[in-house]
Amino acid sequence: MTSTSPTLREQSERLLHRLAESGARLTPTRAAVLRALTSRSDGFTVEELCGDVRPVGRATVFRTVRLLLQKGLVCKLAMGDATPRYALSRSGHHHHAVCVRCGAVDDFRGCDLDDLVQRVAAAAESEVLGHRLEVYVVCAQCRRNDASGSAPSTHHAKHQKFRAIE
Amino acid sequence: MTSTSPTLREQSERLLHRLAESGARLTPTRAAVLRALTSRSDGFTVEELCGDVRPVGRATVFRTVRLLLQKGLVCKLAMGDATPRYALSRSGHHHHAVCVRCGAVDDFRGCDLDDLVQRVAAAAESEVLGHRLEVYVVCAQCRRNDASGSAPSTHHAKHQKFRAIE
DNA sequence: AACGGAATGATACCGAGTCTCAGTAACCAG
DNA sequence: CTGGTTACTGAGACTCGGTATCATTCCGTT
Repeated sequence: MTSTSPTLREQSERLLHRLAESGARLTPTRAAVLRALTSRSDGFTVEELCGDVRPVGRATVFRTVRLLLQKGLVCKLAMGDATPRYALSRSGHHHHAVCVRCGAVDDFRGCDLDDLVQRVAAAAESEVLGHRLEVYVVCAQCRRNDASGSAPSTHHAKHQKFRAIE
Repeated sequence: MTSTSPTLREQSERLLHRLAESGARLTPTRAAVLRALTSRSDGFTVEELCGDVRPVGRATVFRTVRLLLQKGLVCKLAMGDATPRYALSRSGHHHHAVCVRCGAVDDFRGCDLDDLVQRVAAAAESEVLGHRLEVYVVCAQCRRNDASGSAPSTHHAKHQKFRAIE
């Protein structure tokens, strides 16, 4: 972790400035959390993040994630009954395809979805406040790994896979 | 609660038999939980259920709900960050519109959704394992109540409304 | 440099859900 | 009916994600 790729540097610095703009203070601790966060391309658990930024306190990591959540810079994946994961939020309204093997998160926009949602609401004479769609998948990388013997190879997929779905 | 509507009786008895078919034992405790469950038309929290079937132990209520969940007779609503709710599962694959005011749950089938999901998966060369869609609404009844002053009227909406969404 | 409010960390706490373990009670022989 | 196997039950301890508290630190402004 001595030389960080410039793109990640930039990315975490952008986030830091987005926070600053909204009145939050620029602290080394926050910078560290943001760096850890951006260097994980996947969905991550807070506990994993804590591991990355030790010795930053657990409470602080949770607070930082909550802050980012409130600013809409990060979003939370419910993951059925498994440990909730978080992911950088690259855009406005979107949904997620999560790999249940490695935790990789793929964003997508569900334009058609809004139609469906509105129809459902109309049928029930209800007012829509929001919706959430999560798709659980095995990603291309993990499928390849599955196919070629049991080697977990260079792909992420730390210690434990998490059980799926509803 | 002295005279239960026959439909509810039947319903809870059907559930009981579905359980029995799959090897579970028919106990008075389970019957009580199932009766409580069916007499709540809405999404409910386990804690609410516990209140209804006192003095049945909390662990047992959780165990029963888990059992029903495994048999697919009940489904779990993630509810963003609020307390998770459960609802009778009337059918096969479906989704939920949950009223964030009163907890009423409306099932619907998202046929169009499967298309979308498959397209997303194909684009990412991923294998789909499942998906989950939740729509958060204010239901017709609650909208009416909102409109006509503050009277909560005959509608359910116990003590607390729960905060919403992502 | 000094001040005020925000950020931090340790730790206690909360709430949903599970595990353990001893006691009890369904079901299935016989 | 009687007994035995095995599942179910309840109390309570425990796990785990997340929050509240509170004393201390330190950012940013003056």
